[in-house]
Amino acid sequence: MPTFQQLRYLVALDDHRNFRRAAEACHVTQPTLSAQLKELELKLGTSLVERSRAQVIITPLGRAVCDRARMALRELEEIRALSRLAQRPLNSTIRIGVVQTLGSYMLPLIVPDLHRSHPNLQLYMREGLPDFLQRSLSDGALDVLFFPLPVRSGELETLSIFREPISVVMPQDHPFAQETEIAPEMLAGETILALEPGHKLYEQVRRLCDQYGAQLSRDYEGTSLDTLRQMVAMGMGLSLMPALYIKSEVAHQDIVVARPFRGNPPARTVGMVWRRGTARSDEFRALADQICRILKERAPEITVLA
Amino acid sequence: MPTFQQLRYLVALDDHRNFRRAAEACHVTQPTLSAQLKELELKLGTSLVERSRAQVIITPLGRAVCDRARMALRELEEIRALSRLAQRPLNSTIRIGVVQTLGSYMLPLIVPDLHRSHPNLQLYMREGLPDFLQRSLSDGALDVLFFPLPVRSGELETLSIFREPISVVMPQDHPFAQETEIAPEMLAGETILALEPGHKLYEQVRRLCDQYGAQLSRDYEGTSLDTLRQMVAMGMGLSLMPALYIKSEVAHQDIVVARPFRGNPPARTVGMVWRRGTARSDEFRALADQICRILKERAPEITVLA
DNA sequence: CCTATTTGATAGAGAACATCTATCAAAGCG
DNA sequence: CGCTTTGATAGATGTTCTCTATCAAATAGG
Repeated sequence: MPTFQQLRYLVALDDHRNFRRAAEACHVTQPTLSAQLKELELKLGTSLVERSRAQVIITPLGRAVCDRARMALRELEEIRALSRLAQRPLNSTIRIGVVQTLGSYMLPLIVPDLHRSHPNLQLYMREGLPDFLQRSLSDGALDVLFFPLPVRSGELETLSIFREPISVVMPQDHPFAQETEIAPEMLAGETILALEPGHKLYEQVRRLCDQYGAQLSRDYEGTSLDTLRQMVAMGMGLSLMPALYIKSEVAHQDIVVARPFRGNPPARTVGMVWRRGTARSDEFRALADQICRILKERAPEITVLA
Repeated sequence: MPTFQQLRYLVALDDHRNFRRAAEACHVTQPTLSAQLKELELKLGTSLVERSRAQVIITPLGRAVCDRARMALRELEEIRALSRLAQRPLNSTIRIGVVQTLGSYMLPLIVPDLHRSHPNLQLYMREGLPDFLQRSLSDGALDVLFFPLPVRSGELETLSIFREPISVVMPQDHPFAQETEIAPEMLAGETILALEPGHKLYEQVRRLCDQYGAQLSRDYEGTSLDTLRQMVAMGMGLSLMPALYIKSEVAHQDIVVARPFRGNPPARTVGMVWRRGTARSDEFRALADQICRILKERAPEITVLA
């Protein structure tokens, strides 16, 4: 197996046509280059360079080898450049998974600023249901999740990012729409529409319904917050939705209205999750830091936690 | 500087997702692969692989590095394959220079057979005047010349291939055309057309004219044997031409006729020339051997010398 | 629930290898 | 005829690659 070094020497010799100058260019002594080139020829079993005191001549095979050596060395340079870039945090690729109830409403808030402040940061993003995301994280298809907490798993590490209040969403013509705030006990007996099971938000809404004595609709379950909103607009019931969704453009079509809870509103905690022991946890913390900074500015509706 | 070996290990690990199996595939022990991968990560200053007892996860940067490593390794494989091929003689490229008075008339005789018997042999061919060819050989642009001998140069090695008789060429209606052989003394006083100076054949024809008392035309000099033939056909004089040209298809248009000399005809010796001390002289000798074999069969007009 | 197996990491020794300094012989230059 | 430049060679040295032996943690199977 030839070494990279030996290929470098061959290429340098091709460039300089002179052992001494080639050696110099490689920052080694001439005997070193001579010996290694000889070794290379020995290993390849053919001669690549014709030496004479007058001049250095590359054989046709030497040419072919040299051309390919240049290619290989270029790849190697690429590798080194990539690595050098990736050494400073937030300068390479991070594969992010995000739950559907968050993806389209949180990411647009942070991505533009993030891209501006870290142009080399490549964010690969994937939406999905919690189970799928957690599996993807564990088997290495994703690096980080944005995920409703808590997540209990010994092999995952979590960091809380923000608390997102949950409000009541209703048709425009609903009597509650006259109120500025909704007291929890007002929901007793109301029909509440929720996402299908599998979403974390489904669990949370179910618990809230139990607590407030509201009726969780089993017949109609939304596959996304948007379909849920349509159903609310049709008068099929009320719903409980997180602040960032309500804030989002999508929700601003005034076919429904949102009202906050009175007093201490229910909320969900959203955090970042990664594999415990990953070499990049520092980088992920830095990302969290950036995101908190951005959210503090862009989303007063939520309580940033860091 | 990462080593090829380390890249191989990374790629193997990407393939097998398991240190032991990857090590096995590389024919080393698992600690070796572990250590080298660690070393690679250290040298690149970043982590490429996330190890856990459960599974091996390639980081995004690891992916990128791995992809490029594959490319680099492919180049290396190419290099090894090329070299392996080139180990057996007459299996790679030979850059041949040939004088104009020989190129189009000798090469077509040998190339087809040579290509059939050595399909991997690549012959790069270049025609030119002797001076140019000799310079090209010396500075390594060519590997071998087919060249009229003798060539005297301490740094070149020559091998005689064949002797090529020289005959008299005349218009169809010339009185000599009635003879089957031409006696040298018949040429006394005749006008002989020759190539321009610079060709070896020019020198030889000039010497023959001196010897036979013939008149070497100075006004009209051919730039090639073919233009010379046209001039002969026009009745501007006779000419002296080598056997392989006369044999060639080009000359078979019957606008001129050729007659051999009586007795011991003049001839030129054609040989192969290469740089003394080249690593490939064995290969060139093998080529000469092949060529002699072919010429013996295809060209009874000449005397093959080996 | 416990044992056997499998996982990757670690330590230490030996072999292989790359590199250096010092020197040579041959060729070219003034 | 010296002086410089060329690449090759020899021997010493320090690095590095690889091995064997072993560990600790996790998983699989009874």
